[in-house]
Amino acid sequence: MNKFKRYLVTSALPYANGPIHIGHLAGVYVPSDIYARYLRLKGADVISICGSDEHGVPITLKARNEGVTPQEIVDRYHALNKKAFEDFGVKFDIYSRTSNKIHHETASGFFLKLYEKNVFVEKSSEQYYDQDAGCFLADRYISGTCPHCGNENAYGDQCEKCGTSLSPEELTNPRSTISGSVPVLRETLHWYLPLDRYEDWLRKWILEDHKDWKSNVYGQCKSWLDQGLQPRAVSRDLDWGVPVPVEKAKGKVLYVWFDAPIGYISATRELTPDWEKYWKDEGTKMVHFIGKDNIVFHCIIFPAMLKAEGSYILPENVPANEFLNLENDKISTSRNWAVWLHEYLEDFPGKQDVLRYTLCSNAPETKDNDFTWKDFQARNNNELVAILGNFINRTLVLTSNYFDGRVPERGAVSENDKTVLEALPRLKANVESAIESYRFREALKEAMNLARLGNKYLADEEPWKVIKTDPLRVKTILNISIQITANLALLLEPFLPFSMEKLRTWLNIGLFSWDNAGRDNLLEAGKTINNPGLLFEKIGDEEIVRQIDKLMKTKKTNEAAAAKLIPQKDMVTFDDFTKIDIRTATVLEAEKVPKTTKLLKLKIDTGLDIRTIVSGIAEYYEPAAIIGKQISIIANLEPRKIKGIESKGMILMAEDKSGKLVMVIPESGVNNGSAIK
RNA sequence: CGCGGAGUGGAGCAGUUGGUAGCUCGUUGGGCUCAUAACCCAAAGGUCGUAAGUUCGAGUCUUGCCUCCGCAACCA
Repeated sequence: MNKFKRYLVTSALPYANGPIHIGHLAGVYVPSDIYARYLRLKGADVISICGSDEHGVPITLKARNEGVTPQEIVDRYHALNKKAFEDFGVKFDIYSRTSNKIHHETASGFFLKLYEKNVFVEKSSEQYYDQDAGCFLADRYISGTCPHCGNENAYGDQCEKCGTSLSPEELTNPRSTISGSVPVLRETLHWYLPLDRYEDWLRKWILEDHKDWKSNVYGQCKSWLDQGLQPRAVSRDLDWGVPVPVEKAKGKVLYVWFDAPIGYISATRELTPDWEKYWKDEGTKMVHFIGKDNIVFHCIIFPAMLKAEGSYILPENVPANEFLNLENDKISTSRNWAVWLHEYLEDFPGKQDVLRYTLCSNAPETKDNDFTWKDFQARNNNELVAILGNFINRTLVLTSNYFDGRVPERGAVSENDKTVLEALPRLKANVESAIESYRFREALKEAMNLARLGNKYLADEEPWKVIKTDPLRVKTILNISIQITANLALLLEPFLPFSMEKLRTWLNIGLFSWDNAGRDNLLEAGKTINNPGLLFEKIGDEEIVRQIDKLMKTKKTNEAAAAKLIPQKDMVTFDDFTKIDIRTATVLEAEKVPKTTKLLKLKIDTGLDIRTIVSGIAEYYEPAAIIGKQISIIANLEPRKIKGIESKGMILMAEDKSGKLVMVIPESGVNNGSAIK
């Protein structure tokens, strides 16, 4: 029935320049943990692999900013994240790191093998070098003037203003964003993985053989393949990373995207001497859990690497999730807009399962989703407490009250009893098939349906009434309720491991293997069950308010930081100044430019003439509200066509602390065309 | 016209090969009292982003348009 003998589950290696947040969890680690726990329960041969991704430029920059070594940075976050995962119950068989010796060996060995097979293309090129910082510059660390639109802050790979993609050499006045100095071109040698040579193979492997992949994953791959693949450099000029293991590559390291996925292999080697059985035997099912930003690396580049090497198996599936937002705003490490796992664990001790539940039932499986504290509270209070916890509590309390905590015998079963008992294997099958097709939200819902069924069963049978007339019948009712509870303990184990462990101690049972789920005799009559406590507790408004306040504070801090001033520009002569014609004018007409979000077309009276100016202020000003206003303009700015409209001049604006643009206007009425000096 | 994903009752989601629009939460009314004011029942609430087309019949297929998100500053 299943052709796979064992499973290799990988979870994207979190980048060790910050703590883990709920976005990481919902996208990758909660699903992968559920999957791995489910497989372990089935008794499958499974290993779950993860670790810190510790190389790459951003970590060196963070180290530079803080005045410490890169190693200190990664040590800090590796320790923090490893512990947070453990405390949260995300159970990896190994949580390794790419700065390990074994990883360096594995990654260079992998490179060498490809090198010896002549897979790489060697190419020397000129790249910008920052003499002050003493390093070559990645495209995105170079800024300069865009040759197309004149934007002075275009990046080396693209101009954000006009959208053209660029290469660093095209920029005029290039600057290093690291030191601010002017970079120079230097010759450098690099190795390229010729992805183009694997295009046909990838096309077949993904587009024909893996039509079962999630639509977001499949679509993204198709898009890449249709655009045609380009060779990609696998080496970088950097001193932090895995050294390129060939003679003429002194001072070069493997590019982080090349070395990071090899981290899965290194971690497996570190875990077990039997690692090859997981990586090289066709009987292994490999599944990569990642976020959508990682699709191309795990579906195209890494498979191409493995294929080129030749002895490795390929992933069977890559169930990438979309992104989770937080309170209607994009989660961002740099803006501190996140719920950090290590802080959650401190703020909500013992409530790991509540977060696991919320993140799973609201997981961004098909599209981006939003996490709100209010929803978190509602899921806890209305679902975990009211449905699941309550049903279990009812059952255990009734058993304790009527039968002294012993599982009563089941007598003759009624029609209704039969229907309920038959639901057990059905729900088990539903949960199972949902998990196996990576629909964890649905799987959790199906498992919860068992608790819903339980509540309905109790309400239908009313044992608290029947006890007065027919105590024997109550024995059957509670026996069945207890079997439901025992099934819940098993079905929910992959999702809520902490609570289910607690429940098992109350029921006085060990951990059954998954295949026992669906049975209606998990607990034998006569068995003693313990006095129950509460499985979940309500979360009050004040706790939620505290969390929301915390986020509001972050927002304020960010606004303050955004108000940071840019340094004074270079001196200009008085002559230069007098060249700029700044004057006052009055807005006569204003209308939105169609099909744009930001642009307003204004007709203004400059005193000299009536002219048109297009300005990017539509997000801040209603057209009607600014008619008649007196404003300041630069009158002699070179005219430019914006969206097909010729704009003659520019309106002077300043920014407030939220980043909103406000007009610079005369304090009291002045003549139109009066020069500002 | 860059490429991809998504737009379904107040919120979050299902809707498999086209055939009477479902689920969870919330809301309203009723019931119950074993249970953490929890549980059960019932009801209200959707012209499935929009316009057109194919069809006996479209949320489901085709095309145009609109909106949101990502690919492209760190980041799942």
